[in-house]
Formats: sequence, structure tokens, C-alpha cells
Amino acid sequence: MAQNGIHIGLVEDQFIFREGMKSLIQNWPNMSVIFESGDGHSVIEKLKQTSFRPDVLLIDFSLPPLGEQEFNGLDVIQAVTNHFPDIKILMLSIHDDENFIAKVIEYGAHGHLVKESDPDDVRKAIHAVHEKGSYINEKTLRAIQHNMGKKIKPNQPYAQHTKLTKREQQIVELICLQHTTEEIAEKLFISTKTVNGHRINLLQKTNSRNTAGLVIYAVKNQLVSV
Amino acid sequence: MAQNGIHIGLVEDQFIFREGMKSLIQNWPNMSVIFESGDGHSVIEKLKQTSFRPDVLLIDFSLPPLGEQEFNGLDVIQAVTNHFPDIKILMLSIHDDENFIAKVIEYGAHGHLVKESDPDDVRKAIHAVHEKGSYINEKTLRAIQHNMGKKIKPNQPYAQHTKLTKREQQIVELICLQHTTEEIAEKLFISTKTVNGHRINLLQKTNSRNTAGLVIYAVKNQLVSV
DNA sequence: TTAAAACCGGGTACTTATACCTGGTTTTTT
DNA sequence: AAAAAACCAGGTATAAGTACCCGGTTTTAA
Repeated sequence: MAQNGIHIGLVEDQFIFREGMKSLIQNWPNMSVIFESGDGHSVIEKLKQTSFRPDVLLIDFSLPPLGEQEFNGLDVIQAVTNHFPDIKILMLSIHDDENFIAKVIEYGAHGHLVKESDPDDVRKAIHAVHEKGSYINEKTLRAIQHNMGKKIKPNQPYAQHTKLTKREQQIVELICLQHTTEEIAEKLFISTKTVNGHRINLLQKTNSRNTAGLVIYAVKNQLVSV
Repeated sequence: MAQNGIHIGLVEDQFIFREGMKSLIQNWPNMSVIFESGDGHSVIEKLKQTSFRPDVLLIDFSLPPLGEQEFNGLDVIQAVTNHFPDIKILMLSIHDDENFIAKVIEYGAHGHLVKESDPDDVRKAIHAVHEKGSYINEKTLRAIQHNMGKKIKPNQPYAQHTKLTKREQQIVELICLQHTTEEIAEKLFISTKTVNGHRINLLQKTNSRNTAGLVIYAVKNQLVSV
């Protein structure tokens, strides 16, 4: 049994990417992939069913389907840290949006990497989270700092709540589907005034100037699938 | 030399995905990866420099950086088919948007697959384009049909030109950056009336109802990076 | 169970976007 | 050299979005 070294788990819905990551890791010394999952739903369950759990969990998520509320990458982070606080979490994403990265960390991840990263960075990051408990690169640090700053400095009247409510998410989706305020109101059986209010709140929360910014935010934060 | 079978080339900017694909392919009988490129710029040049060219080229592209006009996946397809008509092209993308798929085929690809596809589908697709010259799955077929239909049936007054002009692409980008018509006009030293005209044309060409649709289109068609 | 947050909806005002008309110049293609 | 496409810009009009005001009910959390 060469089961020494760092035990790694992969949560990744793209099969090929997962295979690539696995073959990479297997070639690195003192590392082995002992856990895999193709979706977020089953991760907790699978982890519970085994006593041989990974030291480091690499989580990556593509876009969740539009329309349905899903267990997304952030939820997985939260669930894992709640149930298995010893497991270190390294989040992989295709986004380098600061808001997103900051949220990843806020939800409990021990590090973040963009998917395009050099394999050696991945290796370093795995070592870092395992041995030092965290891997915060420059970009991640900046993201954290900027997002902490937002909550501290008082010259921004409304601190960003960052997290959108269920209703707000619904409305963002409909906006992305090119529905007008009036259509959204009809669809949700509420007044256009209410929808209007939600839109204003959304613009504030997402720090957007207009609909275009809102849509970009939605895509970046995987509120809608492209 | 086990250089028999199908010779495959990979054009893929995500290193890890490329590795995954490579290791998958190497495990399949009668296939081998003999060519790789991490970006679109160098593909043609690299192909010219060798006489041992791939039979099948798998092309996948993430988003090109915003702001600069780049050689994107479609350009690569066109360039390859022009220079090396014998090479079969299989396009991989994260999008299943019909417009996009149709465009891929229109530009000369011999098949299309979404990146989330089952590895076995990839294998089948490679065989198909190599032996039958094409791999058109159900989704691709639908995309083609719908897009051909658009140009045939006369109840749609303006056929979609599909391809955006340089100026239009510029304006789309600025819209995605949350600029208003007035700001865009200032930035480009043109009248707001002109920008307005471009916007209208863009909505028509992209088949969008409003700015939200335009932004989604831009993201889908990789006109902007998210 | 009390407070906070979310949700709802009325009002008003202003800004921006959408849509079409016209015709002109410049650039690209054939 | 001619045709086509792109680009430019004026006019006019309506539709939609942005941004506040107010106070109410319902849901969630401390």
C-alpha cells in the first residue's frame, strides 16, 4: 500500500478535466487521489460512507443549470467544512472575479485557484493547504482585502450584502432571459413597482450601474448558465 | 513506432484539460496525440513547420481576453480548413448555444461536442470525423437546421448576418463594461446617434430583445471574457 | 418573542434604451 | 471601376430602466 502522503479528493463535474487532474496528481510524489465525485450533491453522503477521507478536497464547479436552485460549489464548501472540519478545501474556478473569490474564502475554502493555473501551482497549493492550512495567492489576497475593505470603510454608504435573496436571484434570472420589468411582474404575480425595487437593490448589491453589469455579475457568479 | 491509427492534434489553452484529453486518447486503441498547441495564434505556423500532421484536430477555446481583438476558435477553424483541407476538425466548447454551434459548423468544423461530453462520445466523434468526414450529433443537427431555416423562411424580414463587424464588437464590449450610449460615443469619438444605430443593428443581428440579451450573447460567443 | 430582513406596492422624476426615418462618406469586395 | 457593406449622423417617438419617496405585511433569525 503506497497510501502515504497527501490523500486528495476531487469534486469536478467535467469528467475529462477530472481525469487530467487525477493523472497529474498521480505523477506527483506523496500524493494520491482517493476520492472522486462528479457532482456536489453526493459529496457529503460519500464522505460519510467512508472512514478513509481525503486530506485535501479539490472542488471545481461549472455552471449550475438555470432555473433550479442547486447545490453549488459554495454550498459544498460550507457543507464540507461543517461536517468535516479537518478536510482542507481548495477551490478551483474559471473565474477570477474578486467578489467570487472572496465569497469562496468567506464560505470556508482554504485556498482558491483559477482553472487555467499552471499544474505546478496546483501542486504547490495542495501542499500549502495540507501543511500550512491555507493557500492564499496574491490574487486571492487582493480579493479578500478589497472585499473586507468594502465592509470597513464608511465612505460607501451601503455595505454590499453580497448574497442575493431567493427572490432577487429569480429576478436576475428573468432579466438574463431578456424579460422586461413588466413581464417579470406578470410572471411572478407581483407589481412592477416591486420588481423595480428589486432591480434597484440588485444594482446596489452587485455594484452595477445598469442591466449589462447585472447580467455580467450573474454570469460571473454562476447565477445563470451561459 | 506505434504511429499507426489516427493522429490527433490538440488545440486547447487549459493545460490540465489538455493533459486529461491526452491521457484519455493515449489509452484508446489506434489513436495517438502527435500535435499540441496552447493557443490559436501558433497553430497554423506549427502545422506548417511539420510534415507529420494530425488527421484530426480537436479545438477548444476558452474566452479570449476582453478588449483586444484576438484569433478565436472560429478563426482557427477557418485558417486550418484553408491551409490544410485534409485535416478534420472537431470543435469542443462549453457552449451548447445553437447559434454558436451553427457558426462552428459554418466556419468549417467537421463536428462539434460540448466539453462536458462523455469520453466515449469524444472517441466516437474522433472516429466519425476521421472515417466519415463528419460528426454531427443530434444537437448539432438541430442547430444547423434552425440556423438554415432562419435564412430560408421569408417571414423573418432580416436574415441574421451572424457575424459582427469590428465596430459592433467594440461597442458590445463597451456595453458589457456598463458604459451608456453617451459614454460609448465619447469614447469612440462618434455621435450618440451612431452608437444608437449600432445598438439597434446589434440587437437584430444577435436576435436579442434588449441589453441583457446582448450581454448574454457576448458571453456565449466569447466576445467578452467573464 | 422581539428585531431584522425580506417582500410588497403606491407615488414621482428623470435617464437610458429601443426603434424607425433620412441621407451622407468611407472602406471593402468583386 | 462598380457594388456592397460598413460607418456616420441628423430627426422623432415611445418603451424601459434607474432612483428615490413612503409605509405596509410576511418571513426569518437572535
